[in-house]
Amino acid sequence: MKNSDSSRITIKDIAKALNVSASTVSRVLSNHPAISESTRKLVNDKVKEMGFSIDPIASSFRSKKTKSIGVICPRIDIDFHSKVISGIEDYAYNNGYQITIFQSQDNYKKEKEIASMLETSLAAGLIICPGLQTHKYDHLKKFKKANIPLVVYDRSTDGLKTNKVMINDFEASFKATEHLIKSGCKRIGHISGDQSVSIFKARLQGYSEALIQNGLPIEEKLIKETKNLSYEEGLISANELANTNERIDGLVCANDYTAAAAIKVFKKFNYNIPEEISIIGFSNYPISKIVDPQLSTIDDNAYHMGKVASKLLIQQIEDSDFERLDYQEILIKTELIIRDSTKK
Amino acid sequence: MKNSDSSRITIKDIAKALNVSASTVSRVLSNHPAISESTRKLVNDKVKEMGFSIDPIASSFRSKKTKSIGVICPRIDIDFHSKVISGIEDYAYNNGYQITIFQSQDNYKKEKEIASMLETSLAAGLIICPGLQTHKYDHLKKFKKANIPLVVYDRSTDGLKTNKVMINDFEASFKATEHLIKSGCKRIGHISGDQSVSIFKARLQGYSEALIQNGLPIEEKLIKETKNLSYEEGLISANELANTNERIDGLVCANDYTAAAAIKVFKKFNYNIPEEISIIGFSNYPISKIVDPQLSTIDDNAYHMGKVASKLLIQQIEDSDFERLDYQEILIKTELIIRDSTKK
DNA sequence: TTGTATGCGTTATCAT
DNA sequence: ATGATAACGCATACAA
Repeated sequence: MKNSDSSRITIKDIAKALNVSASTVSRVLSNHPAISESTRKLVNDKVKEMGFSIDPIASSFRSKKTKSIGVICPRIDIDFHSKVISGIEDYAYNNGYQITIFQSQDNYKKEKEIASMLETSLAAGLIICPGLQTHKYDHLKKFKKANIPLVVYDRSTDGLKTNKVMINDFEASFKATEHLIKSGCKRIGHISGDQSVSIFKARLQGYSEALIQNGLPIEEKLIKETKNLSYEEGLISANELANTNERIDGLVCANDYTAAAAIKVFKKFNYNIPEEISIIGFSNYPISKIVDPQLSTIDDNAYHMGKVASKLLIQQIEDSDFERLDYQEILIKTELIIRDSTKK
Repeated sequence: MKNSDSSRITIKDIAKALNVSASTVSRVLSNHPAISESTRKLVNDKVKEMGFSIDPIASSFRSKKTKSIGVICPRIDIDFHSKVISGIEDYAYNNGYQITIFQSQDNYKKEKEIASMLETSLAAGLIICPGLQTHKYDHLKKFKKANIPLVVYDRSTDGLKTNKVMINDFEASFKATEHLIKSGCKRIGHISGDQSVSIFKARLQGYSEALIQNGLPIEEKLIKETKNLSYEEGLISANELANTNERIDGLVCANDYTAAAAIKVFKKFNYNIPEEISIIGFSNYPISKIVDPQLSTIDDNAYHMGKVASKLLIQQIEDSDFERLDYQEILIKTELIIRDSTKK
């Protein structure tokens, strides 16, 4: 059961129909300047008439160039990553590129495997958020050697000199903490994430620095580190904080899940929010508008981060070779969102 | 500034190094049966030694087959879609396929554009969730003509005979409603989604049918249709329901956002949940565990849905041609998750 | 079991 | 401004 008409229309067919050479048709299709307006129109019309479209595989094969961007992230179904990828895709699509997505599951071995595959062919460039287990970057350095543009997003990669797009976590956390201080909080706790991860370390530092610059003491017992910043861990940490001798009147959380948990706990302890305690989250997840009171938070501009990463990568793909020797580190601005869980 | 060593190792290089023909090497690489164990080992060793890897573009070009699956969804950064895609990617990766993702933004024109691109080349198959504006399916029918496997997920596509993977929305909603009835609810409302969308219609029908089968009357005024099932619309609808003369004692919501809104509203009206009113959502979003009381809901198994869609598509890609003439409709089982917002 | 020969559709080089 | 020709790396039909 063959399909008899599987014959694809090719450049040659167009050429034959017009009595011109295949090269001429090819030149028209790739907007070569040395083509007269008349033949250009002739060819374009015939292309439409015959419903021709170029075979991108053949084109890539011959030119050794693709329009495909590889994206590696730990998981797609994490709110943050899905937003970043959305931004990457939007920008890429509007500039004629496609994105091929892989999930490393935070598995170093798998990440290397995917990277190696992408490097040996296929990709015009790579955008990657390295996994939590990733502390060596040889698999990424290979891209530089192979002259394939590379952009890292979100996670810092110490020792790897490459393009990076990140949130300014320090500044964002500083901003959040200062917001509490300015509204009158004197004793502010922090629920932090895994301190072996750079972005969570930066958030703790931003919190600390804001206290210091405003003449407030840093009390270790008010800083609760969690492993995954989960809602459940948030409940535990908040409970501990609610049970300290001196009451706290402010709480900076490293994400919205732990902040939502803190709201629940402090309400149970009969604190009025925000009158008696201000609570602020981080990320601006959907839940932040649904908890009661609505959660003040930091918007991480994940979508925009994706757009910027995509733009940076495509610039490098399309620039001349030697430009790639340089790299940029771009910090994405975050936004303080004030709702009802903090005093104005 | 050229890279001097841009010469890629090819099959010919391997062949030359071993004094065998390129076809032999090619056969080893594609696991052709008619190859002796000895040469197979010889070639494989040399391949490793020289660090050769096949050029997938050249291979695709020659064989007219790719390992690339196109995925079109309205947006990646919607919880449901990101989970489905996660499932698609996992299964595809484990079976040697890659996924290339596009966002239609629920824009019919853009959807057609992407589909047409995918159809003229590139894709071994397509997995798509058609946009809300999509009511004609010519762009998808072309895939059948071109003999490219196609799987539709989530949204029903009346009149298009193709592979579909969907939730059994009717049954899920029926199940949710019956759960309320069995726990003693007598007067149950419904907050529904856009009734021009098949899945939301099915959820309303499941609710209605459960009432009928249990001898309860259907009261139109207890059914509130929303456009987007947003939290804000949920607040409005729940307010209206709380203000009806006779109190309701159960509420089936077509998603978790409106259910979360309903919890907030009925708490404000001093209803005890679940003693005085049982509220159940749909989708098992992260918020459902965070609202107070925790929300009973329906888990839509989005990740699993993606896996099944991926599996179905890859089966069709790899099956012989004529198998493709058939199509399947697969209903994914949903799960009733009982938490604290409904009576046991 | 292995080798030889050919061509996929396009683009790049060189010539005109 | 256009044409002729070769070549990209691989898979496959056919021959041996």
